[in-house]
Amino acid sequence: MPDPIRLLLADDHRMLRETLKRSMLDEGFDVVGEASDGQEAVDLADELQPDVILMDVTMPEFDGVEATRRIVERRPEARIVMLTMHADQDVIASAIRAGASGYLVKDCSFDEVAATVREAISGEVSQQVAASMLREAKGLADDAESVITKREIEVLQLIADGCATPEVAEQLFISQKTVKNHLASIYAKLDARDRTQAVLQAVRMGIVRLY
Amino acid sequence: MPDPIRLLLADDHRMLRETLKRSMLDEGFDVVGEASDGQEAVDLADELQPDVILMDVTMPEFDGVEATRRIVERRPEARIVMLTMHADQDVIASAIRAGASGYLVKDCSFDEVAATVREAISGEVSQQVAASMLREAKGLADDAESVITKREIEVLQLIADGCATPEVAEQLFISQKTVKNHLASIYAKLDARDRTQAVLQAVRMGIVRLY
DNA sequence: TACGAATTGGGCCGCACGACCTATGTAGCC
DNA sequence: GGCTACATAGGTCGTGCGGCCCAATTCGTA
Repeated sequence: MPDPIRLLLADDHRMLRETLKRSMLDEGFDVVGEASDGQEAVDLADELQPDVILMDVTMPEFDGVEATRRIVERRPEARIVMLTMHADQDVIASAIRAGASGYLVKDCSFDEVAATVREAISGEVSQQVAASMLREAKGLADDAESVITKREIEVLQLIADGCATPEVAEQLFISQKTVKNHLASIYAKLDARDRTQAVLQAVRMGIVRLY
Repeated sequence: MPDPIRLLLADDHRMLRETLKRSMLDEGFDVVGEASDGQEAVDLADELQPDVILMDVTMPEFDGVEATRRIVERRPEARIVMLTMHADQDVIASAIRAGASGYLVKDCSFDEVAATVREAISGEVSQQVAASMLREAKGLADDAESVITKREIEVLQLIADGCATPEVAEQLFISQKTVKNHLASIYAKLDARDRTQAVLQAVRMGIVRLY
């Protein structure tokens, strides 16, 4: 029998982390660590050098996509499988661009999780990921256009936190006009027509957190 | 050794359902069924007569609180432990009024899950639930006020789905003015000042779904 | 160096939105 | 029969919001 695959789990919900850990151990994987936010995931990935990282998109500090970016930057050979609530095309594309090796929706079966982790090691990519990469290759502007900038994320997060335009402006030390400009840009990128839709889409994509 | 506790799991995410099932089986519980939406939970509760139901608040068809209400209506002796993402006071209160025996945030440990299920059987209630009941007993209007009506939920869901006021009115065959009246009522109940905050709060509370 | 992208701002316009008040019909309930 | 809650709808008023124009600065990078 070969050495067991060394896993790092990153998800902000302890219940899922613990039950997933038990199941993965059952399946013969070696769960070497658990992270509950993006920062911790990056730190532990550095320290433990796991074979595969199972990472949720939605996490505190910074999200799974950003964590993936930082981990891959230091260790391009790292294998990262992303987890999300919703099968969002933009998130899949972002995850792949960040360097993820696989992608799973939380509605999938546990067997799929185990299979995808093994595929990540062997270099194969799941159908979902392949399909998405194809779409990306075809050059669907949909995603090249939808690169939400850091500043735009800050604006979205503040609005999700309950701020109106003047308060967002105050918090970021910019004029209300600039906030509105950022919002207009966000609407175009997220295909939203108002702040409500923009924030909901951002929540679905995991680029904004709901406290 | 006494008979194992017969469990029904209700959560719309297959991954959590399956990993939780494995862990509960490990712990000596007998998982007799799984439901992925509110309707299925009610049906299976009827059919399988489980000792305890572990039920997520956020589910398709109708949410966990409504499912709890319907189950308890037919079988007042049913023991139901609610699961949610966020520790929202209103949701806890609603769940208890609906007849839940316990309450767990998804950030809790697996041991807490097992313990709460056992407590649900023995009739004890968790500290969280007790604290909430105390608050309710103290008569914090906060919650008597915040009974969102069916119509209000319909309005909220349509807005979450991307409808603007005229579209909500059209969908529900009412005037725009009535929609705005419902919204005003919702703002007061959810302590929100605009539709964005109202929808986000509704998502947190699990009374509205994010597709 | 020159180009594009990000970030910052301005002005203008029209409408949607939220606050506040009133009112009617229809239920359910004591 | 009254009481309360819900759903329905109207009006008015101010302003927040989004659409659409434009422009300056600072970057990284091609």
